[in-house]
Amino acid sequence: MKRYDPRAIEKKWQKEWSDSKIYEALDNDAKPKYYALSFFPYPSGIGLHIGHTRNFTITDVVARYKRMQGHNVLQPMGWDSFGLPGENYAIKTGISPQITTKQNTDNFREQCKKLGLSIDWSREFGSTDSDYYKWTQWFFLLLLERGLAYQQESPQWWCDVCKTVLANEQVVNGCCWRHEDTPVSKKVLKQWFFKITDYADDLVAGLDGLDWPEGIKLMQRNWIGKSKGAKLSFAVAEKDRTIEVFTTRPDTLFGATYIVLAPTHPLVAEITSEAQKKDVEKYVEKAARKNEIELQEAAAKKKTGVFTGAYALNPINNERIPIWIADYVLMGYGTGAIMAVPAHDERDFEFANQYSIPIIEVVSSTTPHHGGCYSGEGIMINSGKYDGLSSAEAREQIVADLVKKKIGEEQVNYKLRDWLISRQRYWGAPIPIIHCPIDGAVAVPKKDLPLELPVMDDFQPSGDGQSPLARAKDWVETKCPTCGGPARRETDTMDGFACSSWYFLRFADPYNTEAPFSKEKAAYWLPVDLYVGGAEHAVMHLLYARMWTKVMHDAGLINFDEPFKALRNQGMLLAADGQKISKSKGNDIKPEEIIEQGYGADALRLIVLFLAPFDMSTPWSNEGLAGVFRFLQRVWTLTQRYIESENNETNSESEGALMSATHGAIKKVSRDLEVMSFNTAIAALMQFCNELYVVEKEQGFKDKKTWKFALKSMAQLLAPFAPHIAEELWAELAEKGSIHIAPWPMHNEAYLVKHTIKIAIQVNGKLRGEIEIAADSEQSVIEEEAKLNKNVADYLSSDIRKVIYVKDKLLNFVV
RNA sequence: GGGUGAGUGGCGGAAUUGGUAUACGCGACGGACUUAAAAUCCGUUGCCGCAAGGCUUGAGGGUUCGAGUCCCUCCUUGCCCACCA
Repeated sequence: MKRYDPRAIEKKWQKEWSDSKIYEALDNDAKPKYYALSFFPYPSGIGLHIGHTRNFTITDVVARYKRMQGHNVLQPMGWDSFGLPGENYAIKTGISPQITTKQNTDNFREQCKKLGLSIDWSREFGSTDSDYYKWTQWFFLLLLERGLAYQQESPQWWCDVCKTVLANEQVVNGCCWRHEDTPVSKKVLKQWFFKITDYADDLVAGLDGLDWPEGIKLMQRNWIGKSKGAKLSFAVAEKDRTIEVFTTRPDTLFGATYIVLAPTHPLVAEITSEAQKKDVEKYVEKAARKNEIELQEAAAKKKTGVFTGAYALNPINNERIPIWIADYVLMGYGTGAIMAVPAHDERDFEFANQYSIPIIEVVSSTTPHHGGCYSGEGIMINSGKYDGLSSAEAREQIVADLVKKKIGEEQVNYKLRDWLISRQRYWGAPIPIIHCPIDGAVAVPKKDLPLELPVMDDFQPSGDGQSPLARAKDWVETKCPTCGGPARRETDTMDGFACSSWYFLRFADPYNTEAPFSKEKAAYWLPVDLYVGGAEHAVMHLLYARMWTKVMHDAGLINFDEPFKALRNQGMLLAADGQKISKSKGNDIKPEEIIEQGYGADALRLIVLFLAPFDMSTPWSNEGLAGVFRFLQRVWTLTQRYIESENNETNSESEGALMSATHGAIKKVSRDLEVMSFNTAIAALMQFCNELYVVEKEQGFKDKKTWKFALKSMAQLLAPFAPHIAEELWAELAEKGSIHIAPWPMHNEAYLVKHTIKIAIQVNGKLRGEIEIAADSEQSVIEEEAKLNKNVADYLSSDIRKVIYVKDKLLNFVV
């Protein structure tokens, strides 16, 4: 008998699938399309990790199931290959990112192939291919044309030792990642931004129709942070200046007892009195030196601030109120200034107590609250003519009155900031802009795209805040497309999130040289039907990709405005000890090693799905791996024994058991696949296998025809999960063609009808017995039968008040 | 501090959505095969009890004929965000 040897069969079928191109998707197929996609992986030097395995396997199982159900399935793969790790590696080793990227993607591709994924490899590309980033640059120009790209000065983290800007993740505990005792500072640089804030409303509204986890939708809503309120003007006393504040609670205006400006607010210097000047300057300087971490910590500690010596006039009653500065107000949110209402805002309350500022209550509540500050709704008091109104009514009237006097307006505010895409880095798509002393920032003509990244041999930072590209003299020095005069290229490159904001569209038409994609092919394949990946990209990537999609829609390039119909996040796979997997702890699980050890890809795929529901975090288990391998081996052995058994076509008693086990499994596995309940689907297959062993033990392989149907079905149901063994068994059972394009089996309810059923007997809801009785028996018959049960009868001493019967399930006597 | 999941055997986890709690796998124990071991196969395995039987889904309360599932209070824990005016 042949032994189950995954090493031999997996290699064989992977080659066969590749040769026969069965996973290559046709762009013009009458079958309904299904586009299944995993998150764009970054091809790191370490290779595929277990998280990728879980991610890709989930997508693949659905893709395979849909394909067998008769869909035209597209499951592509590509590489998000620009980025910091490649550049950092180049800085350390001098090996160019072009070389390491090639090695890493080759490695990733080989490792993916070893997992037996049903990917259409003919569509593969990397974001670092100039055929691809040509169109990323093209989209930059599209955004520029549509007024959605602009330049602005913006502070960046800076390391004085490296003489370079740092990304957020290179700032560790407020210091440089390479110089752990060098505090980072901020350096102001001119940067490119995409105006994602123009789409803030659309991005909120679009979430409603999406089949995404509610948690992710909520995170996006919070990130965009839409809040309705009012912008109010406070005149500065004795100065011809006004301070604009944003508030969501204009109803509490009578309770505003001071104003707070962010330390970096532009009016600070101007309004500060001579007497306070020294203190204010000291505070501003100290605040500027605080890095983000300290600011976060400050939230937990005492609030600090300083009085400017200036006063503002409350627009509603002309009260003079002091103007303070404090770092609990951020320049980046709203107008960088607030009206402080200590009676009804916790932070203001804390601050007012700290500095003995008056507190005026203006909203009374009937519900008791502790701590002295109430931020809920209530009835207005101490508010002049608004007294007695509800806070909601007062909110509207006060704003309406101030609008009339032109010192206020209704305003929607967003937490969302525009998207900074400039990176002072080498390893990214160059921004297609030429700076001309006469014409300013001029777009590179579209016919000149791609603007290729020049090959360099030194990737050290320049030391002046510019990208290493600034040293590529021949590349930088160019002519202005408008006036023809000497000009310099933009040396910043684009954020990697730009590359991953449209790649899902390129898979629809990866070889197009005339356009990023054809409208027809995009219309056929998109939107993505199922998008699977980790929750760590919940906000940024998904928000950026949605914004680009909306821009493309507005530009008439596509006929939909949401890219991902359904989104699913896989849970984290933890180490066997329940800890997070990390290289430094040495508790990582290497997928390739598991395959090579002899367990094979099929067992690996099964265990990552079987451990827990796909969206749950769960620890890895080597014993579990051995368990699923044992299961595959049992299926294999049983099929081999069937093949080698004597030919016996006669009907036997085994038929009924085989048929009900088979149809039951088809029903259960199909239903579980519909809702992505992979762990229970695999459990059902194991149970099916166990049932077949029982039949074999009792009857042998009598009735080979029915046995063949059972084993064939087993292979088919197994196919999405363990594609190699399924294909091999299919061939061994002399079935023609690939199992992966054979139609998915259908169950027949007739085989699942039971002649006798077991009914639970309860007394007062407690289980007291069980009876077996002919199906469809009358309730009265069941009742009589139940009363004969001795244990039940013991509990039925008193009068039966009520009987509840759940058909075919249970009978409950209430006494 | 805010948001959001999750607490079920020795372990990972099931439970048709209010109807027989603990499917499936692991581990453990017993048996068969073997000179022996591994592998394989066959049993047993929530807890207490010799048994009949009783008890059991983080804790406590409630609704219901009936609650792992619904409601209230609390405890533990994972993840995400964090002075958002």
